[in-house]
Amino acid sequence: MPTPYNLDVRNNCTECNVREGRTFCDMSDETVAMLDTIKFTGIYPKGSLLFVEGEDPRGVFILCSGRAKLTTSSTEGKTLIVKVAEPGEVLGASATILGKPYEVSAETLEPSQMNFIKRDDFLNFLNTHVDACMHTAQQLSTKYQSAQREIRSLGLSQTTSEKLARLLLDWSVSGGEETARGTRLVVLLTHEEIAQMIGTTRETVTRILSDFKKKKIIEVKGSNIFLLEKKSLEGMIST
Amino acid sequence: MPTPYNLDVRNNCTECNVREGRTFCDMSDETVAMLDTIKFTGIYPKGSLLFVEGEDPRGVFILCSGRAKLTTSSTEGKTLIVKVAEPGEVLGASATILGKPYEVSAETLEPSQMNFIKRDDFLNFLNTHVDACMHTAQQLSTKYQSAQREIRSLGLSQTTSEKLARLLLDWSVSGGEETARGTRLVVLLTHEEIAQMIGTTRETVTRILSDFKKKKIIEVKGSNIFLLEKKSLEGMIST
DNA sequence: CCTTCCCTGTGATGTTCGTCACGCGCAGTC
DNA sequence: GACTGCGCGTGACGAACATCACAGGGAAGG
Repeated sequence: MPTPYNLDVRNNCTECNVREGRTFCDMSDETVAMLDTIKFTGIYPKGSLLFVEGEDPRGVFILCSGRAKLTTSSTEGKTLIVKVAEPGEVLGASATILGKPYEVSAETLEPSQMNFIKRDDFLNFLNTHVDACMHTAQQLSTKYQSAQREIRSLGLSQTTSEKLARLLLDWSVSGGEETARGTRLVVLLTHEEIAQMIGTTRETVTRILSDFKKKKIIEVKGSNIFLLEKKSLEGMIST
Repeated sequence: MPTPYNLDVRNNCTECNVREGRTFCDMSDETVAMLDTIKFTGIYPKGSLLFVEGEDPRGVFILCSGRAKLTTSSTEGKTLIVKVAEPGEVLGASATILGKPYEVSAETLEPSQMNFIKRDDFLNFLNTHVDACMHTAQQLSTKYQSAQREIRSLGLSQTTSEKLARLLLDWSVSGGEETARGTRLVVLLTHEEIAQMIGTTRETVTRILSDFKKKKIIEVKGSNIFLLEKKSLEGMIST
């Protein structure tokens, strides 16, 4: 059956077969059954704004498939991409739990399936199902650790090259594919967006990437980046 | 009764009267009773290392009184102070929950009382007491939000003056005292440590503070800083 | 096929800030 | 009192990077 955006839609968490290994979703049958009664499944096109920084929390979004970027912006219009969320992540949990405004904005980068849970339902769910609460705590822990990594990268890097090298290596760990040419990364972000991930400008990203290419550290083919000399990249970062 | 370091020691959580308002500690009587059976109370002098970045998690520390700095360091010896923890905070929770290495180091800035809970006990505690689990989730949410603020400050600030202005305003919110002269801050950190909080050097901090003094925005008296012109500081930051 | 728009590449220029260097003042300590 | 260590203040210099400006290329769409 054809579905919008060619997504493999799962309307039912109980019957969902990709739950295993996903921190949040991998819970007991009874808890999943409860989850099914309070969640609203939706398909969102690319570029959908799920929530905006500063908004009062309506609830959480569970990313079933697709990807979403979490951003924070200054009044001057400068934007920082805090993280690119992958399937299995719960978005907006901290704000929802605390009842404080969302601390970031979330926007889909691809057509994505999300489960939305209203705030009251979510809090009640956590209070009545210890395993859901534990899994949420794990999700939050992971998010906190990833935020710490970001802080390290922003605060301890001496140069922008170092930040970019760090980013490439991060990507090679999370989504790299080993080939004969070196690790292959599929980068669907523009230089502008990469710049926003490491707190610099578009031009600087272009220049550093050119520099890496000149030094035969990387090779760019369309939206693929091949890491030819991972050692060189590792040598550029401190820890 | 005189106690070491002039600390008001509380050996017993059940009878502790400062629990109210502390996200984690403010829990039901039964849960507190359980907490009392698994926790180890200790007094730590200034400069104690509770845990070190990269170490495997032994368990969590609940900060009863005193303050502790959370830091992360690069191999080059550069250090970044991620946060100064206040009483009521739980330290090391994310690493303990995930079973991954501590992502920061924790060191007391003053003589402090801490409750330590071993990892297994803590996990079991959370799994059997929903309210403890919820409170942990809240703690993690707060930490995540504060990490986000740090990321914003590091990534979106255009200049170092902006970061320093932001830091001063943050302090004025959390621990400022209003006086006729302006908001009074008691700063027990050296310029070096302030530099480590905003990812810059000692000299730059000295220079910017001198600059602020020259512009009559602040006044320094010993370890007190008076914010004379909070408006000017607010004008320097973007959001 | 031509136009438009967005992304990438690159040069010129100026500012900010890190680095090195040194002096000063103020506690402890012997 | 002299010595020592540590935190603060400040000058000089250079490197890294933001900013501005413009040109080329590829994709989409009429």
